[in-house]
Amino acid sequence: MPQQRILPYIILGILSGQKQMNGIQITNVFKTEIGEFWRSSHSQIYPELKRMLDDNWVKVVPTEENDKEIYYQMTGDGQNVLDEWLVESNTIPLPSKDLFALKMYFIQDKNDPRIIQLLEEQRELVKDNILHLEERNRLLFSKEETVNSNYGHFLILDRAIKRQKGFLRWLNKQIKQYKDA
Amino acid sequence: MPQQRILPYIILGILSGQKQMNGIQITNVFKTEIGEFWRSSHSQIYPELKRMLDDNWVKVVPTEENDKEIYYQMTGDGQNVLDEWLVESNTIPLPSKDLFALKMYFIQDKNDPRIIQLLEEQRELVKDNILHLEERNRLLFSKEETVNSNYGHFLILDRAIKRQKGFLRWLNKQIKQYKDA
DNA sequence: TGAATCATGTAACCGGTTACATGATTTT
DNA sequence: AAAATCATGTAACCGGTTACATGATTCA
Repeated sequence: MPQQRILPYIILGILSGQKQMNGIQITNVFKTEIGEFWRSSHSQIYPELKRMLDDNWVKVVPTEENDKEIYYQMTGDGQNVLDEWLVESNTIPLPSKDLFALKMYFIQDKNDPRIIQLLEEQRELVKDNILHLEERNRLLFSKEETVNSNYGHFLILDRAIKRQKGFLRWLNKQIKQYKDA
Repeated sequence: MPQQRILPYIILGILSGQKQMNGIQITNVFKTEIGEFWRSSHSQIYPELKRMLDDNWVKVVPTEENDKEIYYQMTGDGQNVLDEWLVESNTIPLPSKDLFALKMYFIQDKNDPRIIQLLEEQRELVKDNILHLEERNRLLFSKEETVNSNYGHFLILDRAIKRQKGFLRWLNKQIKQYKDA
């Protein structure tokens, strides 16, 4: 069997809450908000919206003859599909394309200088990423009410920050150990 | 430009250290050792080996007319390509297909019971994964000398375990907070 | 008015998975 | 001898990216 398609569920998630959006707006959500967790581009989204329209997961909402722009809204069917998906069981995700781990794997010798090189490069990347994530957190969740009305988003951003901070601590420890030897 | 192909480098990494292996053996490395970090199947690996042969990254080593089985070995060119790749700069990896994060993102309301459901399900998955990783660690790195001669592998396995333990602590904290409220 | 951006769409291509196929060797 | 596994390979398909294309609107 082919592997589970995720994109339509994400689009439903984006549309949830009575929102009506056109293709570009949905695309932009991937560029900003949701881009931290998933990627997609307009050339994938437009055909997907057509398919969802056929399946009656979304409907086109008429606008005052603006033409050209097509606004979509989730249907009742779509809401049901989304609700079912949200409570489906998950599995541990497949490994992500992590070149740091992969390269490290191939360096056998403990004294190979490329180990410390990889560790230090990764440290810079992770530091930058932490700054980025904390900036997002400040931007989005400074106010308590935003936290409470976007709690899932808040939680996973919090998790992402803690994860990278844990990674940074680990990197620092390994680097220190290396320097001391 | 098309995105960077990684598979040939991984195959070089697997062949590094004078090893000579056939397609099945390389495929099996993906099923066991390296499967924690990358996936590939034989239908991808055989054509890739052909291409690498054309590029002179690997060569066929003659066996005593066993026929059928084709053993490959890395060439000097291949070693150079691998060495260059290992010191190339990385970037933060694209988001992995993490359904936990994704679903969580779409649950807005702090009091939605699906939040605690997601957290608790994920806790079970992470617990199982930690057991699996620790078993791997015991199996592979009980002896000090194995650690020193596969240090990169040891490091990333260690990191994977610490990462999941951090995740588990975070999940427990969120769940507790939820139950207390 | 020309340039930039908006909004939608299609085409080409690529990496990767699943399924199909086929002789050779090993096991029962 | 039949069944299972080994070893290699091809075909079909699919999700996703990049590039191409095109009218409409907005901006300089």
